Amino acid sequence: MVRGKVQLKLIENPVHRQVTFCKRRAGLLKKAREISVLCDADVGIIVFSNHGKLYELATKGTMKGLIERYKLMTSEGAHKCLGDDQNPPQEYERDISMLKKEINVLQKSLSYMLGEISFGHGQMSLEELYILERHLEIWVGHIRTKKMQIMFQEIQSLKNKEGILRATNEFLQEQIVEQNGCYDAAPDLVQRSGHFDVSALSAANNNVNTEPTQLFWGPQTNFSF
Amino acid sequence: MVRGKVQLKLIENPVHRQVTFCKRRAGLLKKAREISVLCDADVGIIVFSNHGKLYELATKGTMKGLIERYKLMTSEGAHKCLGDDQNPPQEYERDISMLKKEINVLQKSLSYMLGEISFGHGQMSLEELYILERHLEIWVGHIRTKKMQIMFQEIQSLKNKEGILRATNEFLQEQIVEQNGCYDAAPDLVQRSGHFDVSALSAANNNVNTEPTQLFWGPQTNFSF
DNA sequence: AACTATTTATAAGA
DNA sequence: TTCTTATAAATAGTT
Repeated sequence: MVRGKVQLKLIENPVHRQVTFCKRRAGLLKKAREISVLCDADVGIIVFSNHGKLYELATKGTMKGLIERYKLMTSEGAHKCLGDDQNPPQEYERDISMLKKEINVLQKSLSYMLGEISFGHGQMSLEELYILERHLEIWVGHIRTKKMQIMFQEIQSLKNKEGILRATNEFLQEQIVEQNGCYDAAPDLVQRSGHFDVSALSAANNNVNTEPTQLFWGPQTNFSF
Repeated sequence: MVRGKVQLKLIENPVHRQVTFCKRRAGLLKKAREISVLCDADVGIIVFSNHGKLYELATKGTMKGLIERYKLMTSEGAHKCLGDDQNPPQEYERDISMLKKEINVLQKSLSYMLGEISFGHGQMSLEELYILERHLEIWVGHIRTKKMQIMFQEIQSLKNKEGILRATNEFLQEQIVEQNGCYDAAPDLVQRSGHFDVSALSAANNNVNTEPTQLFWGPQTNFSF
């Protein structure tokens, strides 16, 4: 049984140490799998025992992939441009640099919008806030555009219906006239239907949608507005 | 308090998930440090949160060293002992592909937090668009508030600096007057200060940063610039 | 961020 | 090793 707090120092007895290593390693990997499932995190663990034996865990994909991703994320702005100035490298470097910047701003925006409740108070700079604000406004514009489109379509649809009903109505009126020989029986109800200024709506709609969103959110941005 | 066993599945609520991630990540890293000390093991942990943020731990040395060691161990008897340092051919393409994946992850998170409305694929209803628009407008408001706070702090800081510089100026003028018995020798030094009062400025900055700006301009206050 | 009822991990004994 | 068990440690839900 556990007697007293565990001392946070090397276990001298080799047998105890080996047993503890075994148990705690299992516990550690279990915890890693749990956080991965519970929180949709991607966890990689590498353990070398004091004898040099390797134990590993990669909760999603492979350790190799995880290491690639790690290197990508940590090589922040690290440019190893040697004298190897062929045609493609520099363009690729530039693309990668831009994508990384984009990722940085997105990450900052996210953690900011998530309330910064978690840990690091990595504040956004005034400039970054301006950028984020501008893009949120662009999104609002897109959404308004979409709303206008939907409403415009509905109005078109209603107008079509109106036309059909009007024709039907006229036809029925003629039928009635033929049958009764009397015009008074069917007043013109159609005149009372409301009219929307469709062309005006269309103009307002176009007014909103002028910003080049692609500039910032990058090539992957494809919200279907 | 813990009610019942923990369900080993994704935590749906984003806030709960974030908090749990925070706590369990801390626990995981603690366990890793413990096993490293107790059993003289070398542990490396890489964690990517669901929105792509990286957390890492290397109990001895650096993660880079650990990865090197890992690669040595896993490629043992392996076959690609070639100089894999030079990798210009399609490494770049792969990097770019991975970065774009990162951006996709971030955008997914972003759309998720903007009201959990699925606006990546398929049509959104008019109602969903209204909700999303409202969310975006709220965030624009928050961001403007934040901008106000930052600017307010900067103004405070500048005012403090001004006061300090003025005092310094007066003091220096007095010194000069004592030495020379002449007022004309000391023009307005404030214009070119900034050199001889670094510690004072630093102190002023610290003061400003701890000021509770919230007291004056609450989180709902929207000033438009 | 702090608290606590519980669950979970685990040190030592068998 | 593996199982048991007393106890420490972690943590889910709450404030």
